[in-house]
Amino acid sequence: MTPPRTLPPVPSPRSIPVTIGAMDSSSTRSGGRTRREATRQKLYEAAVTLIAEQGFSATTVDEIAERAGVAKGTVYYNFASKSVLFEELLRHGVGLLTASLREAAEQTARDGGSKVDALDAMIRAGLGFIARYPAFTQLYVAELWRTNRAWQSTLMVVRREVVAAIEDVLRDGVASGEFSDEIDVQLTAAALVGMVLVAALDWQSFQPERSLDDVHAALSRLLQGRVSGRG
Amino acid sequence: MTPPRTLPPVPSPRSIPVTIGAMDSSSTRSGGRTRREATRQKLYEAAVTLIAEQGFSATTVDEIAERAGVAKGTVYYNFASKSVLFEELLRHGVGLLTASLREAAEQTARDGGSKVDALDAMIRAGLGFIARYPAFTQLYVAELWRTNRAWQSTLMVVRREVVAAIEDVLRDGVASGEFSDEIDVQLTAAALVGMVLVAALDWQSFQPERSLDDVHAALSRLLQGRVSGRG
DNA sequence: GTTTTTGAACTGACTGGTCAGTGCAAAAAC
DNA sequence: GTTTTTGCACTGACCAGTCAGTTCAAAAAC
Repeated sequence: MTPPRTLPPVPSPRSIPVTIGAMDSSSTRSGGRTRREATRQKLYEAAVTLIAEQGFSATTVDEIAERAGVAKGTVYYNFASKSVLFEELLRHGVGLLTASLREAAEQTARDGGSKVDALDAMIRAGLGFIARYPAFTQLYVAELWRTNRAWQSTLMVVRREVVAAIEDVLRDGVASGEFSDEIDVQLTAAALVGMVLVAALDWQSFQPERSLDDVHAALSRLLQGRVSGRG
Repeated sequence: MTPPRTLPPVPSPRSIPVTIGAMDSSSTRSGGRTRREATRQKLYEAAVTLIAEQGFSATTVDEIAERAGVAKGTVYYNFASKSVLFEELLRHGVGLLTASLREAAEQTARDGGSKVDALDAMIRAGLGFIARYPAFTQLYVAELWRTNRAWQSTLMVVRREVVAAIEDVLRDGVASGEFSDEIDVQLTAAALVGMVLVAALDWQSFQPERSLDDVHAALSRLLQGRVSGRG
């Protein structure tokens, strides 16, 4: 098991602003980042690994504060509640993932690659993301199909973002005739997500010594139907 | 969302016996099933849906008892603890899944089908299982990659059972020359599990009106690389 | 340039509530 | 008459969220 890396700070705070205490506190800054931002970052880092390991309910706010090296009160000074901390963490992480996927697809398009190439590039980007932030990925998978939870709507939004990035490429491919028009875009996109997700988590958990290239090659082969047939 | 169906009783209690109060209570039976077994069954059914919805920690023993229509004391008369109830539930469910997968593979072999046919049959069996027991599947996915939990070892055992069933078919296929000997058996098996898992959960959650055949066809197409190319 | 004030950020003890697990006598089931 | 279930009161640990008070760097006052 690799030491779980955590999510990096984000340049522009967050896409969907959430009112927490004073907005736009461009107050005390040093080195371009406010003290608050640094603290929130530490809390994200602590929370993501703890929740990935134990789940949301089993993780206490005291634990998060302790791992972040901060007093409990600070958690509540920075986030309205435990759930809000978690929701912002989700948005933060998924934002990074979708950006990475779309960037991969666009780069391929710029290079004049086919849609299969784009899909392949997105698989690689997905694997890269999971390798960098395994804890976040774990947490995301674990919460994705839960129902009756406070952050249900956040999850839906965030899920659509990821799946839509893949669906767009599939649809373009069908439109251009590169893909069969008999494929089921939504279901295929979900299946691809699952393929990468589970393979990557298996990789990280059980054979972390293998290289990204290696794992990517195995999935490419599966995607392109080069499984049957002579070696 | 379909009303979540629950796991059926199992003929032979459990593969790995766990000491809970009196062992081997073949005592009072009627119609081949003891009263205790019926109660345990009700508790499994209540627990599986609640834990799938809310997670293990967020689900209280009082809730489980209430939904099962049973007194709290009865839970502890039948299971040593909340975790033990959960672990037995896991073993119970995964036992059914692996049996179903292996049965599908064997049936194909008996009919003289190829290894691709066997894989295809297993995908169908997997989809069928998930459609029947969506709550169990949710719960399984949510817990599978967690670390530092009491039932960690149970999960590992149970994971291997499922993946091994698929790996066996892949290995046989490579040995007989039907599959390329360049495929990565372990990683491909994980990817297949992920493909079916995520596609099926997407199906159940967002387009439950579709038929199993329909979903199966979409995944078959993906598996056999019939995605690119003309319709 | 020294003193005073301000306020954002942080602290940690405390509170009110929740929940796993216990104990047990009486009832029901078999 | 033995096994299983019930109902319910109880305990002790744990935990989300609160709040009165502290810190300190920068701004204001002089």
